[in-house]
Amino acid sequence: MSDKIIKLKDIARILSVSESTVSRALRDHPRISQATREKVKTLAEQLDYMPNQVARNLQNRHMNAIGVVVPKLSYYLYAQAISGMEEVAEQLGYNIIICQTNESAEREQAIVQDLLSTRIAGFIISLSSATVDFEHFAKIKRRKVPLVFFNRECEDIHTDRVIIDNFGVAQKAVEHLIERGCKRIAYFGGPAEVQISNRRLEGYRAALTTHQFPLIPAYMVHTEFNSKSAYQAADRLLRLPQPPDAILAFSDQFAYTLYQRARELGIDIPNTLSLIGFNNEPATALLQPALSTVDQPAYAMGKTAAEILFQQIQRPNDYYRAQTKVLQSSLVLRGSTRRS
Amino acid sequence: MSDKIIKLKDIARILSVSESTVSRALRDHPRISQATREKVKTLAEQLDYMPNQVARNLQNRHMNAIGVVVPKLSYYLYAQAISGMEEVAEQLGYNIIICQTNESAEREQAIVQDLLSTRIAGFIISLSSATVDFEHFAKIKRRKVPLVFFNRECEDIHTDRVIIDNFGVAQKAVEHLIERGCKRIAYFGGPAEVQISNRRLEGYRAALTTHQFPLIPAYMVHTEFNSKSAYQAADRLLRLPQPPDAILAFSDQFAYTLYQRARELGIDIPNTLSLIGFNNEPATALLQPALSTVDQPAYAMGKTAAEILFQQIQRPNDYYRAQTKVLQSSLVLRGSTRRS
DNA sequence: TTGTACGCGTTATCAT
DNA sequence: ATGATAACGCGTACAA
Repeated sequence: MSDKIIKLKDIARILSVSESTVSRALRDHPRISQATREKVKTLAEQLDYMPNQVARNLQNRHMNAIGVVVPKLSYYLYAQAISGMEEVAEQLGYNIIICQTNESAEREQAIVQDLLSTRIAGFIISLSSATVDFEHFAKIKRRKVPLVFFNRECEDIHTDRVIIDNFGVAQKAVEHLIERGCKRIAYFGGPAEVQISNRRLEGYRAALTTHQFPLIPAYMVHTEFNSKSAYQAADRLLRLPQPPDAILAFSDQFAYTLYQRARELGIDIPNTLSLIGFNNEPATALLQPALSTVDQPAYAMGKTAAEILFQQIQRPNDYYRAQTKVLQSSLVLRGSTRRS
Repeated sequence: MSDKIIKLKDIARILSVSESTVSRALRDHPRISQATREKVKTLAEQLDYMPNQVARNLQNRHMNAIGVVVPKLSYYLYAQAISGMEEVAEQLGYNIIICQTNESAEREQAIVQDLLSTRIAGFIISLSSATVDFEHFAKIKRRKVPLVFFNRECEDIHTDRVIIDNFGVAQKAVEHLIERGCKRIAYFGGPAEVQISNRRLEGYRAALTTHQFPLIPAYMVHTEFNSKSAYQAADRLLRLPQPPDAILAFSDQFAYTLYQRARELGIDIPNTLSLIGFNNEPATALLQPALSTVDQPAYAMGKTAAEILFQQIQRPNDYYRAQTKVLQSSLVLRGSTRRS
């Protein structure tokens, strides 16, 4: 085994054929004789030839990779969703370049800029919570680079998106709490700029309004995505003069914080406080009582987003109408919501 | 804003200078006049020029990206470690291509092959549990592509690695259990091929031997990385005629399964069964009783691996001795280990 | 079926 | 300080 990198030229020289012939033989081009094809392939195998994808990509005009931009990999939903994308990308021979924004708008812009420069084949993006300016997304569209939003999207940009029915499932969750006899229901949400959090808030409000419950500002909490901020907000909410008897949390992580503070304050779950989270993380089933939560189709969301993206990639000049796919999520009821 | 992609040539034509001049100006080459440099940069800015990284990479001979190959993104440790790598890669202007093997050896080989073809600048790899043949790693080294193993490594390959002291910390954990008076201590490990699991097993054995405890085969469990297999193994272990009174689990996830089965069997934690996990996942603190666990420096491991990799990348012809960095992990004691 | 010549966008080398 | 030319490795018209 030599350590020199073999290229098309080497194979061509050895077999005394042209580079084009070798190129065609390796890629099963129709106009090539069976004989030379095998001859070339055999030698390529022997020499452990590997096509230089960079060179190929240069004249393809784009990389055989897609860029995935998410807030944080350690959020359970994104790790799952990325697995779904990989399933699709792998079959088509594409790599996935994953970038975390860490909820920073500046970082998001820099990443988009960089991936555009890398001539990525397409983007799958879930917005950072801090993103308020959308010029970098507009630039992607201007360059006609395929773009699909998922989970956290951006209404101002005309492109495909894959989301869940945040409004509907939050509404359903709150209605469930109402049926179980809860009277003072709170929503423990994310930062005020995060659209999916606000959609859930709207679902919450709709449910309350429908059942003629009052909308109490102190029961509509916004908090940052870090445990310190969440802990303080939980403390404030649970020590209200009139504390809630049920809480719909934006995420399981927030629900964990609420569990913790409730325990410290001696509040009994579910008898004096019912709790519902979001994401159905593995540990939710192990808490005592087990946490009721919303199961999100994270894997399917990633897979669908990738499928739609590759539709865009494979027919670039097709005039298409941007589609919005809404996937179903479902309520998983466990011990943290009271029985009746 | 036009939608045409601007290239060096366009800028050169407009300013009536050569492409080389533009290229130099944009990259702050020393031999360029201040005046033209600014002229070029200003126009580039106006036209929203973005250098084509693919073309650059073609003559760099490699991509400005590193390949990260891990078993599963949803394992907490890997999501954390990747954040550490990103911190380093970002500063150097490198992207990260992340690939999951899903614990499949075939997948791992295919990924390595593909990333080599993509002319990746270097690899950071954590082995799949099924990997027994190392030819694909040897090929990386033969091609002189930088390679760093982390967490799960491969002794047969001479290269850098970043690991934790699995032997030592497992030994320490078992000794702690012995001090607390546990008499029948078991190890609940991963698949028999996984090196880090076996290292922990050795640490376990060393601790028992030192304290003249018997080594009982039924107390040394191997199980696959899926909840079904883990559940069955947990059931078998806990329903032994002489069940253990303490278990060191390979991971928090395994510990969760042991919690669950113990509860179902009415086994009290920690009074009749002490439990220690590995990873210090966020939910461990919330279980009742809270799970004692080994905190691993996952972020630091990723960061260190990336730093070492870039050392290799930046001086490719340096003759260097492969180094092994061992990071410290620590025991976090909580309610799941009995008090005395 | 095969070969020739050129292009992909940029950088390096060697002139000037 | 700037320009001309040849790489980088491969694919693709077009020609033969």
